[in-house]
Amino acid sequence: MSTPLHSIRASGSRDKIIAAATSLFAAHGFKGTTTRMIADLAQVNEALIYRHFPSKEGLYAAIIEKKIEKLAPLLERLRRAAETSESPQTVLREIAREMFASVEDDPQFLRLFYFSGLEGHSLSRMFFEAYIETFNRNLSSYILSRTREGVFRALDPMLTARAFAGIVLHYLVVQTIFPEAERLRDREKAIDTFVDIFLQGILRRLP
Amino acid sequence: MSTPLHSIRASGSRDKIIAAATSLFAAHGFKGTTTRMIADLAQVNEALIYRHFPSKEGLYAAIIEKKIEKLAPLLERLRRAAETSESPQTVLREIAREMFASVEDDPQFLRLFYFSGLEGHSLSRMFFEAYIETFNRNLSSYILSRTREGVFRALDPMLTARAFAGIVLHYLVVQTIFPEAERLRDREKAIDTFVDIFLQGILRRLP
DNA sequence: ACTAGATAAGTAATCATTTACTTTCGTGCT
DNA sequence: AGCACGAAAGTAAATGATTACTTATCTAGT
Repeated sequence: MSTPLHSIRASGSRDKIIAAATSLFAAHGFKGTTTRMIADLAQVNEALIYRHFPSKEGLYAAIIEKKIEKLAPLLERLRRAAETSESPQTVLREIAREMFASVEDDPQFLRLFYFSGLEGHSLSRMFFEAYIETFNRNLSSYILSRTREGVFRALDPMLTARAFAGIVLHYLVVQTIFPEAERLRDREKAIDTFVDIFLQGILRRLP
Repeated sequence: MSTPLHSIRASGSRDKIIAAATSLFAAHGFKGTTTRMIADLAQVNEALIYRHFPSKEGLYAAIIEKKIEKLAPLLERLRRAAETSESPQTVLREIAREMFASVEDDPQFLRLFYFSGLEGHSLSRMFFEAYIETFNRNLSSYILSRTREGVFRALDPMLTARAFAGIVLHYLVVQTIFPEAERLRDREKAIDTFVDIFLQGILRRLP
């Protein structure tokens, strides 16, 4: 259990390659990144990439799969937030905060995600399913149960979930992809406003 | 006045190159498109690209500038929609419909837009300013005037505009970039639901 | 001494771009 | 009207640089 899976000897070079390649693929995409760039940044010989990975594609796939695996804790936190007995405002704020935080402590993620979709990589389907679809499914199931309790108005739960995801994600995506976009001064204010608009939009009015 | 601006002789090849390059850049990005691919699709000699454009970069820039110019009518329609005396519901529905329609009759646009941002092209700044920023500015000015009239609640107009843009755009972006995303069956229903949620979210409640 | 880690020095293919050349065609002169 | 001329349209073939990837060799730990 204490020995690594892939090699007996501790090399470290594999991790250096993955780290370098991840930031380069995130910055310039698959086509925009060369194996030479990866080797230079990782400070290893270019041929060493092919000792650890079958090809540039294989390295890219390993990185995306790793990112998909790393999504699990975030989605688990989002799921738990939706299961508490807290008020919808608290739940939605917590979900929005988690989304902001996850983008902030891994800015590469969204760029890798959108690059993989645009460049049409075969793993982008899994990437999409594990991120957007799972998020929407969880949120729409939360919305549906609150709707059945009469807390929310009767609206299409999937469209409603997409609306909330859109408000928060589009904001984060624009900030990640277009550095010229006006940075927000007050993160909490943005979260409060977004949750406020959405919640007032779906809350059932008392007669 | 009857003579074309760029060349006396009718060539047609320039337009064929632009058309081919536009769909290729939209499909595979700048780095993912080769001059050979462009020449093959346009059915012209590869060297002819360099008779009409200074470089691959120059061709790409010409295409983005053209797309930016073509944005004007859309933004003008959006501006006019916001100036009518119609109800906010009608105005917001019209804006959402225009956004859906513009993406539907030019699916290349959003892909070019996001690719330019991700690949960090120098013109993406202008692209972003002409599209997202202008849209948000117009919408937030509409929201501000309705807020002053007491129709909308007192919320940050720019954040509110971004929320609406996010709901509609994120939906369109996901559908454009991830073909595996579930296509919507009823466009009008989606628009109505989005506008409904947003409008109820920002409308001032009567006491 | 064996084996995995690492590398220098390649490989053929492909990249954007250029060169040197031919063809096409509008325009001004006779 | 005819014709020479120059410029633009178009092309085949080559340019050097860069691409992903390989091979042959060396090094270090057990």
